[in-house]
Amino acid sequence: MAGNIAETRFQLQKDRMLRAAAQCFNQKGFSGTSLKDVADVLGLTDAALYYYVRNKEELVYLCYVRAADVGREAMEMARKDGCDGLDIVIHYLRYHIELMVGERGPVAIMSEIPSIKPAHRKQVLELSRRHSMAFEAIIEAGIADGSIAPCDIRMTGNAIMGSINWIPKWYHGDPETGQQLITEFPRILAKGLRST
Amino acid sequence: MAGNIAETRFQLQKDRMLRAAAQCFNQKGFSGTSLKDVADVLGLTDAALYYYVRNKEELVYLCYVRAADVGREAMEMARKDGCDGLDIVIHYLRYHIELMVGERGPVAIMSEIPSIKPAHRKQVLELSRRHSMAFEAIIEAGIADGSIAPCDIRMTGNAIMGSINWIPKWYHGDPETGQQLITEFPRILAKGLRST
DNA sequence: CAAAAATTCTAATCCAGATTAAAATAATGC
DNA sequence: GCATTATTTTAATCTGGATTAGAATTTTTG
Repeated sequence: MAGNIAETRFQLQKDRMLRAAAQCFNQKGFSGTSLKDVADVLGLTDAALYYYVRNKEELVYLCYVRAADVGREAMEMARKDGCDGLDIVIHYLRYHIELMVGERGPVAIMSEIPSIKPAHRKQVLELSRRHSMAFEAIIEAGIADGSIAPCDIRMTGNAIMGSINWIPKWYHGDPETGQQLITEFPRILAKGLRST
Repeated sequence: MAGNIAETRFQLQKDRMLRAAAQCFNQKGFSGTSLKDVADVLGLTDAALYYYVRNKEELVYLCYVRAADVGREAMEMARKDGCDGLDIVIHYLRYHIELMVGERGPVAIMSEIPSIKPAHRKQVLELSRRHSMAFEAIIEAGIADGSIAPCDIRMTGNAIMGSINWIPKWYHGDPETGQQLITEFPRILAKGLRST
């Protein structure tokens, strides 16, 4: 079937595009990046992007869905690997950062959620909300099993997710820094949680 | 002198404008907010804003300078009040959050630095760099005086500043949440630093 | 290789929203 | 109250970059 190969090729190119877009958005801001900027990274013409997305709004929307996917995947992996609550948090942080820094990156910062259209916004916010809740549930479990010290769960979740979400703002691909991120961030953030 | 009163009035109105702009930018994103949006908050016409700033670029630039000022002020106050390194960090966090949440807020997230013009960008980045360095110096001092456990200073600084910088993304003025922020955030973030 | 499908390009259009000019209104000082 | 200055508005322009239509090219299939 032509469809099969074509779809693979299409999907691969589309994913390349989303990563290029994420890179541009993170570095130049949303308004600061034209479709031409994204196209230039790919060696294409701006008009060519319309073969993959309906418009710029959809491009951002897909970047955000992709960012949410990465977070969710990291959390799922962590849930399998970790033993107690704190351990799951540490694994999650490590996986999430590894994905962002590695092959799956760059991941878009969700800076422009309000400027995507209502239906899309609702969907992205829902993904985001679920992720926050899942994270808070892990913290709660950690408190219950004694690995995490009692704390304000919501604020703690916000503090940690803030650190993570801000990474793409200052990390721009330097491998050495990437390595430090992977080893240090989970350690630093987990230390604030530990019960003993 | 007319100039004196006029300048006061002018400055007050200009500051109101910058806070309105920060609010819009944080909530609707930079590209998502038109000058009309900002003007609406103030009960003015979009064209009236040009009496205070040359253009939209300058508006963002001034918002960022203002955000940097708030951070710097908080740090200066903390330096006076704190005794050891950890104590200064805790005070700094508290002051900075208090200012953001209170009368001085809202403070703009620096999401669009790359889209301001080179001279302005250079200046804002310099302010931002200095602030980071000052913060890292405090951490270093804290390690030296034994109040903070040895750690990767740069990554630790990035982690904490990320949490702080992300706050305007999810905090939109609810007083109760604001109070939790002030009491919990410094506690949570400092716990990860403490030596004992 | 030829036909069909997929992908990209060229060359316009199109438009929201920034910007400007000049007039209107409000505040201030004498 | 009148003249001057400060502030805001109305009513246009102006423009960069998104979007579109259709042609050209490349890839796939049989």
